Amino acid sequence: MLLNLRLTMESGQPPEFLWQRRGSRYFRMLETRAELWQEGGKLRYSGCSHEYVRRMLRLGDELEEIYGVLCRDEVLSRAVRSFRGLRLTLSDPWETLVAFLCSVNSNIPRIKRCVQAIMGMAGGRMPAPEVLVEAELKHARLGFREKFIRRSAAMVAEGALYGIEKLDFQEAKRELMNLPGVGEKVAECVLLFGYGFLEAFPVDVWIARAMRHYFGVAPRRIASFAERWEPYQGYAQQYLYMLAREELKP
DNA sequence: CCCCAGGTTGTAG
DNA sequence: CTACAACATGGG
Repeated sequence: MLLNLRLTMESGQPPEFLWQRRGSRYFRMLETRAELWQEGGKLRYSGCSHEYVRRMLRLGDELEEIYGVLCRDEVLSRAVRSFRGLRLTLSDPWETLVAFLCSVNSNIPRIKRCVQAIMGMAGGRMPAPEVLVEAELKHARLGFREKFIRRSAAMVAEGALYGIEKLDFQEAKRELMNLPGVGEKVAECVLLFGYGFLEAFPVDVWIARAMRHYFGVAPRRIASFAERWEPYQGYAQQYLYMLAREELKP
């Protein structure tokens, strides 16, 4: 089983915000305290089921097949060489939505602080939407994101996420973008990391930078250009994101 | 003081 | 339709 747990858990995906690292282990509260680690390449876990881990780390994805698609160009080949074993992850849609509402015009360390502050109010668990609506959030220092999160929580409490997983990608994206604070980028992140739509290709500043620098592609043409990696645009995006952060530091 | 961060929104042209 | 300042906060 090809897996680099550390890369996967610390690559700007929801688990980086939802889990905490102690030494080389990762933990969070689920029904009880869950823990994840790797010993000699072998994945170990406690406090959660095998099915849970398999789903969150997408262990069913055939990385070698995916690499075959990504490696059609030299840039992604280099990214695959550098980040072999990095997997996409799948988290709870509501948790994913909150995390990426926190991500708006922010940075990884602060996103994590915000998410952990929100979960800290509920014993380390993500508060249910109807709880978050009424919660005192000043202490989480969410800034202008607080009203987005509160208003989105109200809509989710009224069923805004119900049935999203049954829609096709474009319909689901349109639905998500009805939520306050959810634009194209956040919607695609939720679809990719919270619903598992591998055709999603979220465009943040790093991806925009990478597409221009490596491929000479302007922002408007990114989505269609990314079709070269179909049906694994989401994987291409994650590897490109990591490569850009390593090679294109401003 | 400046600019940037896994952006979105409202407004003006 | 496109362009762009404002939005809160913290780090560099």
